[in-house]
Formats: sequence, C-alpha cells, structure tokens
Amino acid sequence: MEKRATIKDVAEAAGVGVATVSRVLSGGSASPETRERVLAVAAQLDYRPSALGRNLRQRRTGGMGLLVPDLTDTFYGQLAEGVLACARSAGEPVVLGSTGDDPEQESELIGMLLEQSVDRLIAVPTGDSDTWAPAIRAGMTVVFADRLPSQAVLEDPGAAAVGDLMLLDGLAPAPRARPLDAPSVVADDRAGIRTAVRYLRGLGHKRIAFLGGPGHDRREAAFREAVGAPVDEELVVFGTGSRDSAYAAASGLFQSRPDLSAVVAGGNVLGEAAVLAARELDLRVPQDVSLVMYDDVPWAELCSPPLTVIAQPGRDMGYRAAELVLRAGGRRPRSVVLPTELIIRGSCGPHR
Amino acid sequence: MEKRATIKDVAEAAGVGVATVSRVLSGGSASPETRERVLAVAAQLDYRPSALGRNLRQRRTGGMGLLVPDLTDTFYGQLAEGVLACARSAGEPVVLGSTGDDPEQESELIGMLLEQSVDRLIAVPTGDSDTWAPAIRAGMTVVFADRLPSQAVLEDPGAAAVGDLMLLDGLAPAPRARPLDAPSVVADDRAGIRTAVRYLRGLGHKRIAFLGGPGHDRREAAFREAVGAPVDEELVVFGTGSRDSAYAAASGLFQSRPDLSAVVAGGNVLGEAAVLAARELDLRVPQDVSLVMYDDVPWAELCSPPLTVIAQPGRDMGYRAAELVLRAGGRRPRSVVLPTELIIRGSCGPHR
DNA sequence: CTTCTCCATGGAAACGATTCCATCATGGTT
DNA sequence: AACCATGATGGAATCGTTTCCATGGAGAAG
Repeated sequence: MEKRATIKDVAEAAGVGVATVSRVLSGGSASPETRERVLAVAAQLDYRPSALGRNLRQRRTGGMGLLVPDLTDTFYGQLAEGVLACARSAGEPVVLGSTGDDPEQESELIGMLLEQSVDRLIAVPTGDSDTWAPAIRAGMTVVFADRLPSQAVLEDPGAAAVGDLMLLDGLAPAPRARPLDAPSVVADDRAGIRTAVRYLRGLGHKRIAFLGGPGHDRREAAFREAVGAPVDEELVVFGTGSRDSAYAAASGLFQSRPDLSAVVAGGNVLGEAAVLAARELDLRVPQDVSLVMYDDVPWAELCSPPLTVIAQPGRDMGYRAAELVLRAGGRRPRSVVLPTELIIRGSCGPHR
Repeated sequence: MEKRATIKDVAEAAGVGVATVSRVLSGGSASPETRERVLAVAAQLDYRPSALGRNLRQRRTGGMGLLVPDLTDTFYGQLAEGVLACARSAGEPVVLGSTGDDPEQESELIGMLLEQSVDRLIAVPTGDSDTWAPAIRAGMTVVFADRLPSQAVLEDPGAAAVGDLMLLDGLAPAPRARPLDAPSVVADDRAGIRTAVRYLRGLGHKRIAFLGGPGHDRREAAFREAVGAPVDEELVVFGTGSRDSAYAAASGLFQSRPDLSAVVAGGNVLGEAAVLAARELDLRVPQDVSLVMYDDVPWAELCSPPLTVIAQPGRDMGYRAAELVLRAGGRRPRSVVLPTELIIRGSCGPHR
C-alpha cells in the first residue's frame, strides 16, 4: 500500500513551486517548458490531485447528491441511471440516499449531505416545503425530479389548496404555487393522466378508479380534473409506498367497489399490486377490469396481458436533472416538463 | 444563505479553545461543566462539524463507495437498498457508480473514488483482478458482492482454468483461486443452480440450456457441473448485459435448438428476455419450454405463468456487505455465502 | 538609458477539523 | 514541606489543495 504523491512531491521533483503545479494542472498560465516538465513529472509520479484538499479549500464538495424514495422501484432505478450517466460524463461523484418516502429520513439525509458540504442535490421529494427550506437556505442548489414538494400547510388552508391546483398547470405557475425557489424536471402528469382517462372513456368505461401512492398528488389532481366534476371518492384510494400497502389498497378497492370497470395506477408499484389483487380476486384483465399503469417498465410487457401504460422517460428525467444541477453555475435554470406517452398494449378492453 | 458556524466560532462563544470543543464533541475527556457549556453553545449555534476538515485531517473520506452494473436491474436495486439501509443506520454517506458491466468504466469509477479518498468500497465487479489490483494496492477496503472478479489471465492458461473451477467451491478456496485479498458476500450459486437443474431433471427434462450474462461464470460453471460431463455447448449461451443482447441470445437459442425443453436463466434480465423471446416464437411456457430464472423479483409473480425462480437475498447481500466493509477496522473479515431458495411457481412443467 | 508593463513564478495564507504536546492546577504521597 | 501523578486545557502543527500577493526579469515605450 504505497501512499499517493502530493502536489508538493510533484513540485519538488519538477523543481518548481506548488503554486505553479496547481496552475499548470488547472489550466492557469505557465511557460510552455514549465508546463511540459510539470506534466511529465506528474504523469511519471502518477499524481492525482486529492479531492480532499481541494474541497476544503473551496469549501464545497464536488459532485451531487441524489435522493430517491426506493431503488427497488424500477422507475427510480431508471432515473438514477440517468443521473449517473450525466455525472459520469462530467467526472463527478454522486452521493446516493434512499428516503423510503419518509420525510423524516429525508430530513436526516439532507442533514448528512449538508455535513458533507454537498451543495448540489437532485431529489424526488417526500417532505413538504418545510422539509426543504433548510437545504435551500443553506445555499444548496436543488433540482426536484418526478415530483414537487407539497406546499407546507399555511395559516390559510384555502390558499394552500389553491396553490395545489395551480401546480397542475406546469406551464406558468403563480409565484404562490411554487413555494420553493428550485427548478424541477417532471413529466407532464396532467396530459398523461388525461390521455389515459380519455382512452378508457372511449372504451365505454364509466367507473374509473385511481390507485395512488405517496407523491402522486399531482396525478390524483389530474385524474380528478380529467374525470370531471363529481368524483366518486371511494374510487380514489392511496397506498403508503410499501408493496404490501399498495396491495392492500388495491385489494380493498376491488372488493369495496365491484362495480368499477377500470383502474388507473399512479405508479408501477401500484400497477403491480393491482394485477396481483385482481388475480387473487379472480378478476380477469381486461375482461373484468381494465388497467392503465403509470410508468413503462420492462416487465410491463411480460404481464399477461401486457400492460397498457403511461410511459414517462425516467432515464431522461434523471439526465436532464443532473444537467440542470451541474450547470446551475449561472442563473437559476428553467424547469423542464417532459412528455408522456400512452402505450397501448393489452390490459384495457371495452366496458362489458 | 447564512454560512455555517465553525469549530472556532463555538470555541470563542464558549470561551474555550478549539481543541476542547473537538474533544467534547468526539467524546474525549473534559470537565463536566465545560462539556455542558460547549454542548449548549454548539446546539445554540446549530453547529455541525464539517466533514471536509475532518476528512482532510484524517486523509480519508468517510462512508463507502458502491459499484453496481445497472440500477435498472431489479436485483441490483435490492442490493443497493440493503447497502443504503446499513449506511444510513451508521450515518455514513454512499457514493454510487454504475459500471454498465464495462471494465473500462469500472476502472474510471475506481479512479474517481480514489481521487475522492473513498477508502471503502462495495462492488459487483466486472473487470478481472488486474482491474482491481490498483484499488487494493491503494489501501482500499473492498468487499465484493454477488460476484468475484474473474482471475486475470496468467502465464499459464491451464492454471487459471483450475483456479476458476476451484472458485466454485465457495468454502475453502485455495490461495490461488482467490486472487484478490478481499472478502466477499455472494449467494450460494452452486447450490442454487444444482437444485434448479435437479428439479428440471426430475420433471423429465434432458436438454436443458443455460442463458447467462456478464458475471455469470460461476453460475455457468455450476450449471456444467450439475448437468454432468458432456455439456452440449450449443445449449450454453451468453448475452452481453443489455436487454437487447439478452433477447438476441435467448431468441437465437430457441431458434437454433428447437429440441431444448428447459432453460435456466442466469439473472432476471435474462429471464425477462427468455419469456419475451419464447412468446415471440410462439413457444408456450411451460408446455413447450420450462423456465427457471435466477433472482426473485416482484414481477416474477406477475408473469403468466408466474416464474419459478432461484431466489437470492439481494437486500441482505447488500446489508451484509456494508456491514463487512464498515467494520473492517479490525482484521480482514471472513467472506459470506448466503443461501438460495428454489421457489416453485408455474413456469416449469413435465417434459412433453 | 530609464521607466513602465507584463508575465512567470514561488512563498505563504487560508480552508476546518483533529491531535500532539506543553502548561498549569490540583490533590495525594513521602 | 517538597514532590509527583493526574487531568483539564489551549496553542500550534498538520492534512493537500487553491489563490493572493510580492518578486524578479524581460521586453516595450519613452
């Protein structure tokens, strides 16, 4: 275990000062021959500058943090791959955390990142703006992906509700509606859900249910909007994030409302639960119940029938978010809304 | 954006020296009243020690690195969740990298981690011992998970082959067979594959194929061993890691050898490909071809028929690996072999 | 020839923590 | 009463880098 050469070693071996070595290595000015000599010596000594010294000096860790709810969820796996791809091409490290959709864990992880002086963060948020205020206040550049933090409860509950609704319109949200001063990369949930609901309507379905999980409030709201005025509240149910809870929610939904004929699942874990619950209750897909699932995942095609999905570009989402957070050097970047696509496979049929 | 308090601020505010503050905070000796005062001031100033200063002083970054081939592969998602769970309970950061099963990218990522002075690493290796020698030489504590690096080619090819075979026996490998001085956490591939092959044999299958991917050499060898002496070489095929290549391999296998009656897929991506390819070629599972897949993933149950799998505990694997790498403070920890379990669902039938 | 400018260069400070070591006070032992 | 052991404490060094600033030499402009 040999110890690494430091900049001082290089300086001595090259017969120059450390300042010169630093300059040469970071593209400062130096005479051609000096530059060449330093470079040669550095290569020969296999010198690699230590990120430790640099980080301390510039009082910030390079790279970025990444917070996702659950890596077992294929969609977040895709998103993470996108982030990693971008980070790799920039040569930057990525510090990963998994929140389990628990605001408290999220808070702790934010604290940990702060301690590490990681000042750039991509997050699929779980907590509300109160959870995120400390990070932003500390000067972190935060880019939200896939979701936005829900607005913290304000003195006037009415105002918060209005804010939530306006959030739906991803285009030009009122200042009130975007409580946190952070850009985001999200899919066009509203269009995605609307397309799915219209598709189901076109097949003759009247009683369409929404099966959601944590962070699916925008999708829920889009669902309500697409369905129109009086939404049957029993047809909107939520799981808490675990597969068990998703299954319970799906199963409960099917049992309490045998009259429903179609389900929109707000995410792939929910979709999985819906398929399982339907099978357990001897409901055939799509004869007895039609299913549209948010997220296109490789196994959607493996189901029988293959699942009709609302595809959102998970990998792109991660890549774009990483790009935003990296080039945040300039001004606050614009937020990005990515398109969704309804991929029709075999899990939806005409209303019997 | 207020800037954080430093140890110096705390020291001044408490009227003590920085050394005392440091001692109090890291559990050194101090008089009760001093300790109390420092603690109070620190809390009041919301002081959090900067990892930057500490890391530089101790010439090492806390936490650990994690290198996996592909986070889109559910199994590695599970493994990563295990690592993160352990890291979180230890309050340690995790630096993530995805190698795409490419030794070159792996090398680059190792270099990046070295630069960051990350000296603990959990890896699902892709490259051979030559790729890994630098990391170990630099003093990194490396724990391999799920696989071991293949032995680099030596002067005597015969010797390398012997080494590979001996690796199979996870119990007491000869020094020659474990080229790298690093502990590992792997599943008992040999037993898992053997059980699956016996099960298929019991159903009357004679022509059993193995469909593998990168890093499945131990599983391949176990397959050869379980099948017995003369293995039909056309029945052992490999994809390169991408889903496309896995599909191509599966499809090619089915087309070139219509006489095969059962397939063992070496991983969930391969299993997925096999299902897809079979469907495309109008081969019914399990009537026309039986399938056993390595890895139990949530969607295995969703397939029709639900897939019979060799389950390995991905989450545990990650957790144990993280434990090993964290408490490597003492001596080099022993390697761990985790049990596998054949979960019989519906993708295997009697040989027609 | 003088003076001014410009550039390459190296010394030293700074970043924020840990830790070695010297100092000092206290209390017990001879 | 002199001495020693013990424990709390603070100053200063250290980690490896970047960056500020002073220096010195060379060439240009006067």
